[in-house]
Formats: sequence, structure tokens, C-alpha cells
Amino acid sequence: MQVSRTLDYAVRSLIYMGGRPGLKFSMKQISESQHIPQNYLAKIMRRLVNRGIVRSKVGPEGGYMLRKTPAELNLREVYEAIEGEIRIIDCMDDESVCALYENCGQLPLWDRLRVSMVKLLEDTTIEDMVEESPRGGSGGREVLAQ
Amino acid sequence: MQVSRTLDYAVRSLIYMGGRPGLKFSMKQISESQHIPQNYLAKIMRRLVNRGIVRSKVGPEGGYMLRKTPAELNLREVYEAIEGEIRIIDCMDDESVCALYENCGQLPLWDRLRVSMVKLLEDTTIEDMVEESPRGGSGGREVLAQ
DNA sequence: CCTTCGTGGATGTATGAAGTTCACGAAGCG
DNA sequence: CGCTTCGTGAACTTCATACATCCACGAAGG
Repeated sequence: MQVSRTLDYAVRSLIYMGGRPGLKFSMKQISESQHIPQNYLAKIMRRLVNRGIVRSKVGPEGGYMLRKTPAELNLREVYEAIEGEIRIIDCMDDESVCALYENCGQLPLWDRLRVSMVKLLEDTTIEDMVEESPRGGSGGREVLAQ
Repeated sequence: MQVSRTLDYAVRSLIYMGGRPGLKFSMKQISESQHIPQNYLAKIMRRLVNRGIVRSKVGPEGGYMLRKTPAELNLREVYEAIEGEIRIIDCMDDESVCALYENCGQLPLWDRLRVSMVKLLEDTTIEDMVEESPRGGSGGREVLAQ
């Protein structure tokens, strides 16, 4: 029941970018300031690109930009881009549904948990998180993006 | 961000036992009715025993009994018996705290999530879950425990 | 004293998260 | 045009751990 490091990386990166909205950031900038292995970050960024959360530019002066303002980008979108649909339990034995499915008293609990989690994620934006960061999301000392 | 199968097994077993409070159930009874590998169930039950959630009796006519009434046993206790303290993210790189800890805008979100999860788990008892089970937690057809 | 049945620890296995490598091609620049 | 930069996509490696199995032991009832 833990958030994956991958999601943590994605959120870190978006908070970083959200700290200076409208700017473009190279993979190197993000990976170094956020302490994320660059090649691994590449994989994460692709998911964000494919989901339409950031847009990318290749070649010299390439990099990534947010497609939305930080206030428009909520955490549910980010979560689902990285982890897929939010689910707490999958009720599957192998490929078939759980033998106890019809008689399962647990489901209502896990569903309430899921719903409350979705709501919290939906109600939190990258902007909120930038504001919670003492240095406004960006590392502070590094050279500004172009 | 999923509940482990181990926790699912523990909850299933407790709902089953909670369906006939005060009775004693052998490992075989539980494992067969709930489709849980017996040797694996043994490990799960030990954690519940050590945490004081069930009490055990060895030898012929041995088995397990709830130590509390289903209404007194909440899901937080069960969760923590199996998974340990509830945490959503651990903020650790190897053995040291995350390099970005002081500047982390994510923590408030994960903490709100944790708090709401704890509350939901605390507010849900085994009795609640027994009541949500169409057949009252116990499988239905098997021989009654002694 | 024999059988039942939970205990505790050692061991096996398979899956997925985390990270790496590399050939490729788009794009800016001289 | 050709060089360099830098993201892309896929294949691959590594490693932790969830899930499961096995077995020798001892408590306890008949």
C-alpha cells in the first residue's frame, strides 16, 4: 500500500516544472535537480507525454513543457498516467474473478477507500504542491530554463 | 497502491470467524472455506495471534478464536498486524532521508491520504463487513465449528 | 503413547519495480 | 550540408519481496 518511486519521480518533476510555468526544461535539468536517473526519467516523461500532460521537443534546445497550467493539472491525472486506473484490490485469482466475489464483505470498504483517494487526488493540483514547497517547486540555485 | 493478497486473506478469515462469534475454527476449516493455502494461512494466523487479535489452541480440537467481538475489532488493527504501520510513502533514499525532504511539496498530500485512510479503516469493524456479506461471513455449507 | 494440529524457521519461486543500454531520428546551427 | 544535441522506443538486466512450500518440533487430548 505504498506509492511507487516512479510516481514520486513524476510528481517531483511536475512540481519542479510547475514552479516556473511556461518554461521549457531539458531532461538533464530535471534529472539533476530532482535526483532522478536520467534514463529512467526518460521513461517516465514518455508516459506523461503520451497522456498529454507535457509536450516534448527533440533536438538541440529540446525539452519538456507543461501542457496545462499548474492549477489545471490535478494529481489524479498524474497518478493514472503512471499507475493506470486507480484500484485498491483486484479481486482476481489468476485470470478469473475471486471465488468469493459474490459473498465478499470487503469490497465496500475497499471501494470507499478508493473513492476517498480519488477525491483527494482530484482536489489537489500541481499548483497546490508548488505552493507547499518552501522554494516554490524549483530547486533554487540552478540556471533558469530558457 | 494495492492491498496485498496477504491482507485480503487475513480479512477474509476474520470475516469468516466473525460470522459465528465465539466459535473456534481449525486452520483447515478456514483455509478450505476461504480458498487460502493452509501453510500460508498458518503464517498469517501467527501474526494475528501475536498481535492479540485471535487466540490459538494447539493439539486435537485446536484452532483459532477471536479475542474480541466482531464489533470491537476494527480494520486498522488488522491492517497494522499484517502490514505494519500505515504509510503511503517512505521518503527514504537507501538508509538516509530523501535529499528533497525539506523542500517537498508532496508530503502534505500523502499525509492527507494517510489520515483519511486510517480514519476509514478505524471506522470499519469486522462486524460491518460480516453484515455486508450476503451469507454473513461464513461460507454457508460447511460443518459448524464446535 | 499415539494422533492431531498449531509453531517457527528455512527455503523456493515468480513477478514486477527500478534502472541501463543502444540504435534511431528530429531539429537547430555553422 | 553535415555536425551535434537530445528525446524516442524497445530490449535487456538486476534485485527485492510477495507469495508459497516444507519440515521438524512440541503441546494437548483420548
